Amino acid sequence: MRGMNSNPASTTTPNGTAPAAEAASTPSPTFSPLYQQIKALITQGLESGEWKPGEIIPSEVELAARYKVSQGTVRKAIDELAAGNLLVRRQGKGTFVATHNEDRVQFRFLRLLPDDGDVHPHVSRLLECRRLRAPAEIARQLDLKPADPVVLIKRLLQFDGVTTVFDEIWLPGAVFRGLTAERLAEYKGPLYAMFETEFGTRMIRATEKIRAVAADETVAQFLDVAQGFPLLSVERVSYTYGDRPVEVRRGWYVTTGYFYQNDLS
Amino acid sequence: MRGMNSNPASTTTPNGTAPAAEAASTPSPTFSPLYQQIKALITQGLESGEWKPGEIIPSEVELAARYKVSQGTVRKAIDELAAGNLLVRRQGKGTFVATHNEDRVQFRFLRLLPDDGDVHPHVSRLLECRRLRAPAEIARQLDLKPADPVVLIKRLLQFDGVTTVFDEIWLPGAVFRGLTAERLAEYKGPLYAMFETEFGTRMIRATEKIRAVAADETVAQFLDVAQGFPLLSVERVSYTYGDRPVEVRRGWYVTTGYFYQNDLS
DNA sequence: TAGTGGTCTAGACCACCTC
DNA sequence: AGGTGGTCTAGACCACTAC
Repeated sequence: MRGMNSNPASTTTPNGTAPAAEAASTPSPTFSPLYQQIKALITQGLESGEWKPGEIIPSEVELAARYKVSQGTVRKAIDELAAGNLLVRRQGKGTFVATHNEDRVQFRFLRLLPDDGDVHPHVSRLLECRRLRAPAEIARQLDLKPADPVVLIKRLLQFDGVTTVFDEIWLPGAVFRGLTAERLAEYKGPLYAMFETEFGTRMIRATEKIRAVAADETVAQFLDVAQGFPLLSVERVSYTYGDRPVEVRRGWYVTTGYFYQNDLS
Repeated sequence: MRGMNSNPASTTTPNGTAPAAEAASTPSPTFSPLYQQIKALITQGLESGEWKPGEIIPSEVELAARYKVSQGTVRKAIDELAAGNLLVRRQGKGTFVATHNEDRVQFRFLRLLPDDGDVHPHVSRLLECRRLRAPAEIARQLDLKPADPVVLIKRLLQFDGVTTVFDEIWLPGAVFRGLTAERLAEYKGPLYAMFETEFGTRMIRATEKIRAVAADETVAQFLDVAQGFPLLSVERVSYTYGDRPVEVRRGWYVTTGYFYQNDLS
């Protein structure tokens, strides 16, 4: 697995038996470091379900042997995947596939905090869950064809008994086959945990567009505020492996007593 | 520089002449990796002004020699500093101290983007710059004593000719000695670039609390919107080396045609 | 051609966890 | 005791930039 780019068979390495990735590597001027290729191979294993969320992956030495590279190289690959929150390292134990389940830091995707730093667990109340044909804008954002089937979920979040968030969640129907109000109601825990365990779709990253808007009539009712009340509008697109968009979420947040926390660095 | 923690003088290393950091290291059960200590030493150099923003720092081999460690160790230290946006690596050239000046990505701290992705440079209009005694809340956030001197700047930002942001910026008076309306008016470029070059204070990271609020009378006037209009309220605290807070900024954003962009990962 | 950061290796040892 | 990730080293070579 050495010298895959632009050099004539290196001199001292007892090389041989190239792994599967060899086919994908080009001896062209485009240069891709070995650890990047290993990173891609490991990502394949994650995406294909070879290693599922919460499970342990093979040890560094084991992977090094499998891919015929040094431990340092798979280490660098894992480092980057861990930095991207795809893997979690635990010294003395092993490396694990990240999960939205036991991850006690679920506030990675819900950044609404109370003015006093106390941690109040929130309660979800399902309003609606139905299937329909994707509106043009949603189809565009989910990379679907217009009128492709989608699932629309509407719900409220209550913090400490106070209704604080109204969410409209759009999902591609093809991926979330069999998602019904009943199954949503049954499930305990965060939505993303359910998506991951029940539908094999793991949210990796998301982008949000945040605005201040006036509450319209329907949202005002749900959130129990006056029409025209200032709300935080959060429009999120979430992505899974391969940067494929798999969720559009439009949220309206009441930010009295709560704020959206962001860190710049 | 080897075996600084919990091990009896290693066997093969031709060691000697410990660097300054040795004093700070404890042979106690608390373990601190070598590269973390190197990282601290380099950070000292940045903080003390030995290497100024935009300048190049010594090469990896040079630093390795200076600190009596291997290149790999200083490499890991620099890696983390680069990840934290304190340093910038340029292959073939060297490693440079990050700066708010030439950094074409100044949108690291101003995340307001137009609905159409076009890039419109913004114009700043200074409203006021005066010195006063810190209100209790500001003093607390800036880690000052109440009534310590502070500088208060008020300004507007115009995007494409449209007034979009009203900012109140609070700075510790002791650090920003000699900051006047005149000097602010003269200076071209971002505020943080000025703070860095004129006052030797570099903003490293910041935290923001974001809310939707109704425009009060004075803000409404400045932003040319109706009283009660929904505005994005952004309360930022910025930190410099050593996580010392050096700025409190309260911004009101008009988010019609613009949005606050955030990435979750 | 020389210098810089970037990659890759092989091996030693340490800290942490489990059995 | 044995496994895992974490640190550190020394050395080779590659890619990029300058002169």
